[in-house]
Amino acid sequence: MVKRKASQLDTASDTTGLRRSTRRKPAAPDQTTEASKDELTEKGATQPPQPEKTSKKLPHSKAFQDSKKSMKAESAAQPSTASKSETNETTSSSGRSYWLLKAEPESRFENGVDVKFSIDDLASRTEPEPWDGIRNYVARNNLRAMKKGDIAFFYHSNCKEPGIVGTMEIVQEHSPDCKCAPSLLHEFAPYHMPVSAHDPKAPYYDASSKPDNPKWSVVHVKFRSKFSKQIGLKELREMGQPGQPLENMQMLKQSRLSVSRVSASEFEYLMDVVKQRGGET
DNA sequence: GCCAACGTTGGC
DNA sequence: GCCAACGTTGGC
Repeated sequence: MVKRKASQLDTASDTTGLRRSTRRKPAAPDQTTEASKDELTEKGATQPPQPEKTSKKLPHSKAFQDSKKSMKAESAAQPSTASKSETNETTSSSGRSYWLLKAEPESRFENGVDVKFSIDDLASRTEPEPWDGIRNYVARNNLRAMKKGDIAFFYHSNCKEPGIVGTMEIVQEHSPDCKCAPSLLHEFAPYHMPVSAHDPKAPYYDASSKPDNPKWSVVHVKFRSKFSKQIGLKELREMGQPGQPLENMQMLKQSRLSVSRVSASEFEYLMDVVKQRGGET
């Protein structure tokens, strides 16, 4: 599978009453407050050029203690965000970066919930969709590096015909994948839908992510286009042969990564291919 | 910090 | 369903 979206439950906010309904733990507002502050400071620490633990977590805080392990994992994961950009330029001259996000268009049940989420599902949304359920540090760090206005490919994975099927836009930068106190909602305005990590009934519930120190993040995305003809995995691999335009593409090198970087030249190349095949809608 | 055991991803 | 290629965990 893919670290995919936890899908419909969030924006649909309703239909799925069953899933959604899950009573949120009343999560002590105060704790949540501190937690999210932590989260906010962490933002600074996880920006690209600093592989280091400029970590703002107070060494004595409980959060710090609890998260030593994950910090290890985080910093281990860091370099991949920063270092490769020489060979594999992510950002275009416009300052916009490009990404690839995977989701599963076919039904599959995770913790009793169908996680199916396709480009058509995204296209039908009327509100920005929180991209949740990411439970891998490299992928998460990529999420956290996304800027408003960045463009991402939508990739269908774990399905009959895997491939890139369209594009979306990042409309809000990362916020915690957790329930946060109403008093904090403004920090993540205008969109923050309390999602999965701390909800035992959610598809990607993570008992190790404590509400007072959320491990995981989401970004909010908006549908941008669907390709007339998708670019299949097989073709991507051909374009990724040595000497070919996609030879350094992260998703081909780390095939299990559900959130990966796409360089400006890779993006442009792929969009040319799309054009030649009937464009996008 | 090493590494074996185990878990996950995702194409086929 | 299989299984390769990872990632995570925990004992030492």
